[in-house]
Amino acid sequence: MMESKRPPSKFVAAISHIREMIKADRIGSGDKLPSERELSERLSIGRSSVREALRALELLGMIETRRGEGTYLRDFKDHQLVPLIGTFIFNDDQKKEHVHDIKTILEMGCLALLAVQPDFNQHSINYTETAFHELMDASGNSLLKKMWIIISDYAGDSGGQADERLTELLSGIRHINHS
Amino acid sequence: MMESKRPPSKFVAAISHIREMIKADRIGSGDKLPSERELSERLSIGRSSVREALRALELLGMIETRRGEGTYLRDFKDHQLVPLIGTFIFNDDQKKEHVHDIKTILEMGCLALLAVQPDFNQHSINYTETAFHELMDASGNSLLKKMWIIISDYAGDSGGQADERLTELLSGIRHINHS
DNA sequence: TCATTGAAGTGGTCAGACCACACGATTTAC
DNA sequence: GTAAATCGTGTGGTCTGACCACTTCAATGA
Repeated sequence: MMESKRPPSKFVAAISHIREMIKADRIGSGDKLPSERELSERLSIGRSSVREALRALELLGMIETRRGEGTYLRDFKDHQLVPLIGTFIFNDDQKKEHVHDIKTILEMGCLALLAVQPDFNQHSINYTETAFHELMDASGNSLLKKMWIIISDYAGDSGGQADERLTELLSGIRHINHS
Repeated sequence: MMESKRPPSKFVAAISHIREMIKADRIGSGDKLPSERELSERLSIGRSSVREALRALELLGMIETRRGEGTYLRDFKDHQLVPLIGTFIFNDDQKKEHVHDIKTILEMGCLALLAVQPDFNQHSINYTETAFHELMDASGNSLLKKMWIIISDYAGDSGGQADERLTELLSGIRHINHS
């Protein structure tokens, strides 16, 4: 028979338990969670397992730990994951040009989004680094902006200057005929 | 006063160290990482701290641990980000739209990168989901592909069909005159 | 009244001890 | 000779107890 179920590790179970506890006990943003030692008791698992779970939740930005004080529930917003995922993706051998190209692509995408808006007015646009901050807002895609900001960070751009790579890609994309 | 650096916790440092080690030692997908005990020695930190780091990386899907065997580096495409995010995030319609637009933007960027390549041949291109897997490779930007994979997973692909949003944005971008 | 002290609680870290499991070499049985 | 059972070693999984550094707050003292 298809034997399968391997009991999930304690620390994975602990993550679930802790989250259930948060919900059940009506713990809100900024509130304090039980101490690690107390969690250890209540969940009947070792403190080390509790810690592995808490560290993971901390990395995700769900909780905040303050030495000497305790563990607190954060106001968790999904966009906090964007930088995290960023470090995950950017980790390896990424070449600088790749990062820069991605940034340019996002800017190009931003322009495309603007261009398909009903009230689009090309003349009100310029293409400096600072201008794109507003353009990203105008695009209406908050995720796009977050990604762009993160990418810009990694690209370590000097700012200010308009990017010639953007010009290049924009002219390149014109050769694409998608019918 | 410039109050500042509190040394990051050992486990956060361990995450960085481990990732550096992976890069330095040329550990590839499927390869085995040093054992927890060895990592503990090499990094001069306790095994529990090593474990907290490894658990976090495991949660993200970067590594895979097999009891009795060891810890292995996962292939990037097996990342756990989507299910992970899914358990933490509420997805409204607007967010889905944003994600989908990002995906389309990345595809458009891919096309732009291809278009500026010397040997570009538009006729060899089609625009299905599967085709973009190869197009992403052809673009030469591995980072772009990674992002696209994640976003595609998250967007929950419709599959083989070409996307009309891509057509829309492509036609939109033509209205941009960047001189 | 106000500063000092110190106890208690908390997260941060470590070391050691088991356990369960997987693998491979050795030994054993056929 | 070959196949099966055995056992040693290494691994991750977990628990415990012990410190440390830090924060808070009540008790203490000037």
